[in-house]
Amino acid sequence: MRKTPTQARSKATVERILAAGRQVLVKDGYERFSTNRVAAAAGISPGSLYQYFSDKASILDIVISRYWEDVSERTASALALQTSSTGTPAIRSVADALLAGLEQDPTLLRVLIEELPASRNRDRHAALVTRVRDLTAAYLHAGAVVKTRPDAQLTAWVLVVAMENIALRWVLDRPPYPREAVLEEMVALTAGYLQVSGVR
Amino acid sequence: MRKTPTQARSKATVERILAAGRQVLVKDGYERFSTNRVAAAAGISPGSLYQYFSDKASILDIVISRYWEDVSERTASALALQTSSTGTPAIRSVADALLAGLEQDPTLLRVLIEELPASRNRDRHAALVTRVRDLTAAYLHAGAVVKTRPDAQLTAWVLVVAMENIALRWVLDRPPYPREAVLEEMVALTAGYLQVSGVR
DNA sequence: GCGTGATGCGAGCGGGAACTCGCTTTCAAT
DNA sequence: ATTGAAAGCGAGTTCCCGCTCGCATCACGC
Repeated sequence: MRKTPTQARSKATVERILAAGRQVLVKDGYERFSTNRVAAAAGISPGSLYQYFSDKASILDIVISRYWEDVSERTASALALQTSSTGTPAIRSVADALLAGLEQDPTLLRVLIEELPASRNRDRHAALVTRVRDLTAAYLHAGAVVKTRPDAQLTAWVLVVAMENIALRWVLDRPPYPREAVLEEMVALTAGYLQVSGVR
Repeated sequence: MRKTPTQARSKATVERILAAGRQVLVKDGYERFSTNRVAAAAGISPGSLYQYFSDKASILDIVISRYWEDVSERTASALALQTSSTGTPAIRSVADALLAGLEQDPTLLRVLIEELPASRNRDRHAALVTRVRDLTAAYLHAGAVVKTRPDAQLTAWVLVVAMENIALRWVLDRPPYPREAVLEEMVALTAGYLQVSGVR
């Protein structure tokens, strides 16, 4: 951020730039994400853009951050509602929250995951994973589940990697399986792994 | 491919270019993967490079293809050795093959996964996934496992996504879990899901 | 050993994109 | 109304990169 906008007009401009950045990403793709194009989409001149952003990357960074924070927030809040429940219903709601979070804005998600270098998402994405993993580890540690695996950290890591990628690939690749069925498989996978009864 | 090399000298040049491309990717990263740089690394002139490759992408494509074909080959051949076994030993060997395949060349893997847009890997990667998934589905269908899940296709899809990403993240992120432990978790995850006995 | 196609060269062209700078317009406080 | 700062402008600068083209060199068949 080069200059902090003080007047209402410039604050709106910054938001227009960020909205335009998002729009260019979705509509034109990452390859065509150029500062001139973003400025044009925002209806401003390139020079104005550089009044507030130091470079192209900083615009992109903010767009990415906002997206992942949004996903993270939705997922975590869905999880927070479920701290009391146990067994397969709890697992199901976690899986549901993950799916819902990623389903929120699939077009932007597709660009971020498929077109950007993964390293661009790395930090924000890691933050999300850590957040979910810690909640999961706490849940496991609270003894809500019989202790079937030796290392709770490792177990949480395995679960989160598996769940997240199943949800991610389902949203992005649209395989011919209904949402409900995938959700059930996610529950079954987790429940089987943790030896939670009442799976089927 | 613009011209097919006939003399031994030019065949060597093509290989030098591909080797240089690989080297530039690993040492300088995808961002700096330029044709001039590849030519310099290969010890030839930019013009010579375009004698045999139509554009920059075609060089990269071949480097990527060769990598994934290598991984695919290693993984599939490890799997082929195991068609007779059943139960957890079979699962373990599949997981081991996946890990081994990805461990083969982690530095190039890192560049391909972290720095390239995922869409660049998409086709080759999908080929690998399909190959493994079909083997898995056949295995499931052969009744080597009790039929615990309703849809064998879906089950195979879930398993492959989960296993592949656990292996991938373990190789790339180097979390502080020993290989053996992760392997056991992969086995436990699968065995629990499929209700295979003798897990622990 | 000669000629012809194959191979190799490397300066340079064309273009696009990030970013700048001198200028104008707008705002708000007095 | 005045004025100084904030906001906005957009042609232009600079740089890099993909790719070409005219020419030199090499190697194999005769």
